[in-house]
Amino acid sequence: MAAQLSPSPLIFHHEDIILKTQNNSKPKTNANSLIGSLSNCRNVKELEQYHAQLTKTGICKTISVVNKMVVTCAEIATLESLDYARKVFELFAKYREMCDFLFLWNSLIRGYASVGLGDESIFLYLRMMNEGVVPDNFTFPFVLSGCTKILAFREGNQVHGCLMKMGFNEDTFIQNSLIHLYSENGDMEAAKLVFDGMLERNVVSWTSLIRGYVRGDCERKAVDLFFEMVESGIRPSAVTMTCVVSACAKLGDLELGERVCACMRSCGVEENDALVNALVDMYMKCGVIETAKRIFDECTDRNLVLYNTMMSNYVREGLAKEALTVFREMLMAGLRPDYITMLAIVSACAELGNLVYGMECHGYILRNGFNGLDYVINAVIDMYMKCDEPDYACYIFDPMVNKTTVSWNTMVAGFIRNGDIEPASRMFNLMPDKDLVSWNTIIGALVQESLFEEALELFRMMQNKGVKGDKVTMVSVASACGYLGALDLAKWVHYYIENNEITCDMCLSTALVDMYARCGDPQSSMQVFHKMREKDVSAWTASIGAMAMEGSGEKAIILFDEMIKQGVKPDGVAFLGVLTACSHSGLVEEGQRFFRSMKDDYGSPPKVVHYGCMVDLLGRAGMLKEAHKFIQNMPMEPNDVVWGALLAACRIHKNVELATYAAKRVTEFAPDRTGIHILLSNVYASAGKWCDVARVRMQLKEKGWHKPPGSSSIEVNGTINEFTASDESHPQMTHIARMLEEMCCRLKDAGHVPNLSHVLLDVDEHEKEHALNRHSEKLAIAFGLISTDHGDQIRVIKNLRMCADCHTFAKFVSDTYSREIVVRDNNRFHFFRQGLCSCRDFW
DNA sequence: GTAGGGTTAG
Repeated sequence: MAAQLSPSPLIFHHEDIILKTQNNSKPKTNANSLIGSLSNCRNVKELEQYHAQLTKTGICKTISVVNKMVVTCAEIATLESLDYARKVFELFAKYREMCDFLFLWNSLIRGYASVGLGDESIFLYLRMMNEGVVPDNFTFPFVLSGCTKILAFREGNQVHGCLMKMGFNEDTFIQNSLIHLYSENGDMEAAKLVFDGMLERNVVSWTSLIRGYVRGDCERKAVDLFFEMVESGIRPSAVTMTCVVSACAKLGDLELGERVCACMRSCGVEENDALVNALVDMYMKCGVIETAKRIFDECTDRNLVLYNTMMSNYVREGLAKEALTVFREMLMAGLRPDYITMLAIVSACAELGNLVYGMECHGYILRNGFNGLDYVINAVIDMYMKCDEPDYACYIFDPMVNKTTVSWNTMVAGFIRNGDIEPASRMFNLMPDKDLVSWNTIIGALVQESLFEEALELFRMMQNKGVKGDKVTMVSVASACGYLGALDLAKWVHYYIENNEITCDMCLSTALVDMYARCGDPQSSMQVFHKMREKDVSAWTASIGAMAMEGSGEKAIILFDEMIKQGVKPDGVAFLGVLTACSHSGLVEEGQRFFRSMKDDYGSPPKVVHYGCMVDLLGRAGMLKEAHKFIQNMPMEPNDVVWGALLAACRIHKNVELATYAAKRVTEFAPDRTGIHILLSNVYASAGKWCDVARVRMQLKEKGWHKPPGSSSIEVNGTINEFTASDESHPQMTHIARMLEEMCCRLKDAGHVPNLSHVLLDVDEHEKEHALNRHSEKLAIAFGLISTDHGDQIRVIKNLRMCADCHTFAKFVSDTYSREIVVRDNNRFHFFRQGLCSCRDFW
């Protein structure tokens, strides 16, 4: 609404007007030029000065002056000037027959629309109709623009109806305004309908439609339309370019952006502030920071928006320090930060964990009244959370009356980041409206905490509430699926993504590659990988990991070399993948080559995890002495993982002495690692040193530790059946036991001899054999044989390493029963086919 | 006359 009219020196008395009109005196030439100068005024103050001069000439109150005053005020279009114009207008309303009154109505409606006071535009339009003033073809674009600005689409529709009745529906300007109206309302069908029905289209018609598609996230369509427009011979304006360039920014498609820019240059479009800003934004969002920076630096008169663009993008890119540098430059240039500046700078502080600077920003926000804007205050909450001050965050959040979903999400995400899952899930349950981000946050957190089944449960709950997942959701879901090794579910996830048109970006594709690999389906994994349009180092690493898990060291190496050939620089994680692959396949020399290449060719010296991997590689291959020496020559302190790798190798190669030493070292670094003691007791047990086994077990018992039970699970018809050793609880246990007995007989006939050395009980042979036959993976395989069809794979997930006997057992089963068996243990897969295993008995 | 730039949480 128009603000209260302030007292003004310009007072018109209607007596004067009547007097002057009656006199009908011709203004003098110099007075005419003064009236003309009125339209050059830039603000109310200048208007008043001219008016003072006009007063001296004695013609200040003629109709032409009044007309000029109102129109100029409307054109200046500030709240102040509009107040002024309105006041003059209302005074004149009583004498409307004496001047071109429609012109004044139009000017005011236009003025209000241009400052965003759309409700005033609509109000004046309605009043004018009410008073019987007939609108013309100028009135409608103005009032429609007013409707669009305040998103008054219902009113806009009514105006559309009215102008149709009055026969204005073939006016290009009016149709342009209608396209804009429908575009802003997201109704592209209606916008397109108007566009298609136009007899004449100008650059604004095209631009409005293009802009609509950009707003509606149909950026490609927008760019296609742009090229179509140029093709049809219409020259783009700076406004058109601003829209198209921002479409390219949203897509992050540099190649397309460059094509658009080339087209812009060949059309000779003159740049303006908004266009330069859009260009800087595009280069930033396409990751070409140098180019953006160059344009920014070359720009001589940078405005606030341009500074904000640079700062926001720097923060988004994780370059908080650079954002602060630009901020200082901006202050030096004498510009006053607005709330968007503060959003960027508060986020920068959050990123840097700079509490002091962050609090200073908070102060500035309070002093300038930006704290009423939920955008800003949410960013402040986020900043306090990221600066590890949850109490400050709560202090703002708790009394907030305008908590939005984003406020809640910020709090939940903050707690999760700080590792406080309990308050996070409490807040999640408390929040009144959960949106996609809320669900993604909590599901992601559960996956991070390895609570995979809980994560999937929440995903189901989310769907039941009618919230559709997006690519972020699916990354978490795929990851959960992979860790659970649930292949049927994994296939469903892939299907869900394709059927719901979820854009499979690099991140999600990589998650799928990893998911299939962990579910023991390397073919599907590689299929997804090969379909990827672009592959970054993470994508390559996932595929290398897939081959490592499959046990195809050679294929992993081929992939690694191919990655380098394609110019993708391997990072520490990629090297870890290829070293693991070498280790799993016993490719000692190749592993050593990669290890050396890290420092020599890529300048990234191996970290302690890589050393651990090398110890594993040497140790598995039976080179225990070399592995030990390798540890002794490490440039950094070996940790529990490194010694643990040696210990594991000692178990495989039954070196009790070195195992004892390694276990001692491990305990020094990680006194709480239960697994190590169990590993050690396994070494003693396999060497028949039962006294030592008992001693270690006793120590564990005294400290209240217990061995995690070995467990195997198998998914049948979407249900996950879990077995632990000697577990009798399964409803079909009698069948399973009978099946196991039959299997043992048939395998014995086929030549299988139970390997009792891995039974860790100091009991007689018969009992040992019974215990051995009740290992969880055997139960799962037996259950798989009776509950799946003959041609089906039997897929078992085990939480620990497979024991040697179960491994041989599975090989025999695959041959005797002609079944493929896939077992995933704690770090790799075994594919059993026709009596052989993919690991070639090396694991 | 009608069209345009920078915006928090996963």
